Amino acid sequence: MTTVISKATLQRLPVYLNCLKSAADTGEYVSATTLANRLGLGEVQVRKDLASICDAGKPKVGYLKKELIAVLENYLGADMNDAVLVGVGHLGTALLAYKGFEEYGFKIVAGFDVNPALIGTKVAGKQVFSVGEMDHIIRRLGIRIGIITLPKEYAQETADKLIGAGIRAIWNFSPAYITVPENIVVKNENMASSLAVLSKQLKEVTEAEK
Amino acid sequence: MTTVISKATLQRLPVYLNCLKSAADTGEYVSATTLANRLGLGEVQVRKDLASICDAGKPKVGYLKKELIAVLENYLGADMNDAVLVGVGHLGTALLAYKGFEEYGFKIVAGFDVNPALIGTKVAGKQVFSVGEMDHIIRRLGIRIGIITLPKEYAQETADKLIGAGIRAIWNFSPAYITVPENIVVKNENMASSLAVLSKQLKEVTEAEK
DNA sequence: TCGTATTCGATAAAATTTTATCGATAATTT
DNA sequence: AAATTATCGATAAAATTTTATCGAATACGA
Repeated sequence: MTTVISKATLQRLPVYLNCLKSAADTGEYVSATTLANRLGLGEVQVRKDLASICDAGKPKVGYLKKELIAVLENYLGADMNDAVLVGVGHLGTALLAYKGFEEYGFKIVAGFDVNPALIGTKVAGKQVFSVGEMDHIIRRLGIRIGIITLPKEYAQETADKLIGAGIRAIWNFSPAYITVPENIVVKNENMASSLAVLSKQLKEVTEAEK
Repeated sequence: MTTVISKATLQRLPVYLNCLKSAADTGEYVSATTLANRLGLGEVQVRKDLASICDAGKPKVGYLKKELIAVLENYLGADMNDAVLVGVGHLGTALLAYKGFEEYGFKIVAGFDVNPALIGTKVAGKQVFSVGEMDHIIRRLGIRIGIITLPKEYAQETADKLIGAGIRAIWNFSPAYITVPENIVVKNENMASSLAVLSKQLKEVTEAEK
């Protein structure tokens, strides 16, 4: 089954995979109903999402868990990409150490920083290089994804350097809005947006109780 | 203007605020067109979003920047909330130190950890307490939001403790899916989902070039 | 073996979100 | 002063996403 996969669905696929992998249940099969309950989603939605990447559901029992995991891994891993990270501060270190990525076919291969105390060391098993080496290392390895975990003052200039070195997609954790050429993909990670939603939901729930 | 504000709009409001605050432009007014271009959004969308919380746009020039910022701050800050964070590792530290939150009326007031080396110290100016003190501190301060930045093994038990202490909303950065009573709000922050979207976009752009 | 319960997949309906269009208005230019 | 231009706000259309419904298929228990 190879339908067009919507953005909303795409965001949920890693969630399904994670849920399947981390669930301690022993059954050979797993149903959309089960997944839906576990994740707090609609069962039809789950079924529809899964239908977009596989077609192995069996009535009454659901999906063969092993196969479903394989299909999800294959789909998500198909976009296997290596990335570099700039800014080995706390957030940068947290990301370098984050184990979840590799499960989804994603790997941060190196970090860059200006701090001499960090350069040459390994953080979470990943080598940290000087920012001055960024260009040639990215070129040599053919990396296409760059992660920015720097204070916002440095975000734009770093983005420019990354793009100059051949980076095609930037995952920006700084609150700066960076300007890039048309053909470069940027995803801004805005903590405050997430929080606004949480806060709003809390308010709604609280008010509903009155 | 007090329309119903959609979830999608709500997520963009902090983005507008951030953009307004960080932009180095000097003008007294700012137009939806300008914001849209800067953020890569549709101008009608921006206008519609803004219309849901204010009604001060002037033709030809746009919105009074100062007023727009005030309105946004007021709206977002209206849900002012204090939070505690459990798990003062790298990610936890990064969040404790993140300055962006306070701009949106949000404040992490304390951290909790089990590491004796951390307990009693301050991280980014925030006191770190023992997890054993969690219950009474949360109760005493009447905190309603808890942030979990722990390995997934501890996520569920921590969530239970937080809820027991009176927490009503949980922002979960661990990849575990936690089960909570109906009236508790949970927001799972899934890095892999963000990444999947970025990766997919990159793929699309790359393919479009062929 | 047969009936029942559960789940799937597909289709259709509803809801939400984004995008387009257009008249009105205020600043700017001629 | 009049024409032009940029922008707003509102309404309507289009697109997307979610939710509901229903027949078909399969396992399980009587």
